[in-house]
Amino acid sequence: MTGTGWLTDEQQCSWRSYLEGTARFVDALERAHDDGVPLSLGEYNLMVQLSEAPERTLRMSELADFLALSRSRLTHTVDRMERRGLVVRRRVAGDRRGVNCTMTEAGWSLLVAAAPAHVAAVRRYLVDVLTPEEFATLGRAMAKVAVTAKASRA
Amino acid sequence: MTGTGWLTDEQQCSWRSYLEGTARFVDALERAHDDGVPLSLGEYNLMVQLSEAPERTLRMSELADFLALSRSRLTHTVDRMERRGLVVRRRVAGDRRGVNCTMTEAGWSLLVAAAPAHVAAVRRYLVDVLTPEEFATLGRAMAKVAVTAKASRA
DNA sequence: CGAAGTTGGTTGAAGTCTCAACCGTCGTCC
DNA sequence: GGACGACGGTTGAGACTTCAACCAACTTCG
Repeated sequence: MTGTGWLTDEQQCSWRSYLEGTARFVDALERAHDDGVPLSLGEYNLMVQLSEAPERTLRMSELADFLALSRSRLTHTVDRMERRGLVVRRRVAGDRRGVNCTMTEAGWSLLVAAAPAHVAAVRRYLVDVLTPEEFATLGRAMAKVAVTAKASRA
Repeated sequence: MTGTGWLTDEQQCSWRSYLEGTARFVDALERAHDDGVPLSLGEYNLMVQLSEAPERTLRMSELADFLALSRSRLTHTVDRMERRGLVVRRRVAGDRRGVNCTMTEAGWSLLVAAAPAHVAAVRRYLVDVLTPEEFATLGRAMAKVAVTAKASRA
C-alpha cells in the first residue's frame, strides 16, 4: 500500500534480514571462487553471458546492460580479461563505433572448470537452504524488483 | 532436496532473477544516495548500526561483524569517516587492544538528513513492488541464508 | 551538405577494497 | 613467570571501481 514514512517493525525486520542475507551470501560465494579456479564472481557472470550468446560473442554495450555494469567498469574488466587471454575484442561490422567481446577457447575451458564449484556454492548457500516454494517466491519477487529498478534508470 | 549437478530450468530461472534483481536494486539504491546527502550506502548502514547501539558506540570488531565487512575494510572506511568528522575512535577501557567507534553529533545529523531519501528508495524499489506476503517470505528466506552463510565462515 | 546532438566506447586520475604482513595485547598452560 | 598461540586492529601496496572528460562514428534535421 505504498505508504510513506518509516517501515513497520515487521517490514523493518524483513529488510534487515534481506540486507544481511545478501551481504553474507555474496561473501560466501566469493570465497568459494577464491578457493578454486582463478575467476572472480563478476568475471564468472560475464563469462556465463558470453557463453550463452551466439558465437559466444556480445557487444560491449549489451554485456554492460545484461550485467548492470557501468561502461567504464566493463572496459577495464575486459581489458584485464583480454590480457589473460579469456576474451578478445573485435570491431563490429556495420557500426564502426561498436566493439564485440568474444570468449576464447581458453576462456571457455576456465568457465567449465569453474562451474562445478560455483553451482555447488549456489546450492549450498541458497537453493538448499530454502524450501522450493520459498526459492520460487524469491525468484518471482526479485524479477519484479529487477524490472522496476531497471525502468527507473535515468 | 540437496541435489547435485546443475539446477533445473525453473531453479535456474529463479537464480537468474535473483542475481539481476539484487544487482539492479543496489544500483538503484546507490544512485538514490548519490542524488542526496553525501553518505554512501555502506556508510549509511554503518551509521545505522551505530545509531542503535548504546552510547551510539560499537567496537570495531562488532561493527565489522554486524556489517559483514573485513576488518581492514572497516579500518579504512572509518578512517575516512573520522576525517570527515562523522565518527570518532577511542580506546576501549579494559582491553588495550580494543577500539570503540562512536558517532558524533555531526554524524547523527547527517544520518537523519539521509534517512528519508533512503527509506523512500527502499520502499520504491523493494517494499512497494512486492506483495506483503512476498516481502515477508523474502525476509524469512534471506534470514535463513544469512545464518547458513555466516555459520560457514572459516 | 553540414551543424548539433546522441551513442558506443575508452582513458586516466582519484577513490575504494583486498590481501598479506605486522604490531601490541590478552589468555593459557607449564 | 614466561613461552606460545589467539585476538583486535592497523598498514601499505596492488587490484579494482568510479567519475568526468574525451574521441570517433552515427543521426537528425534545416
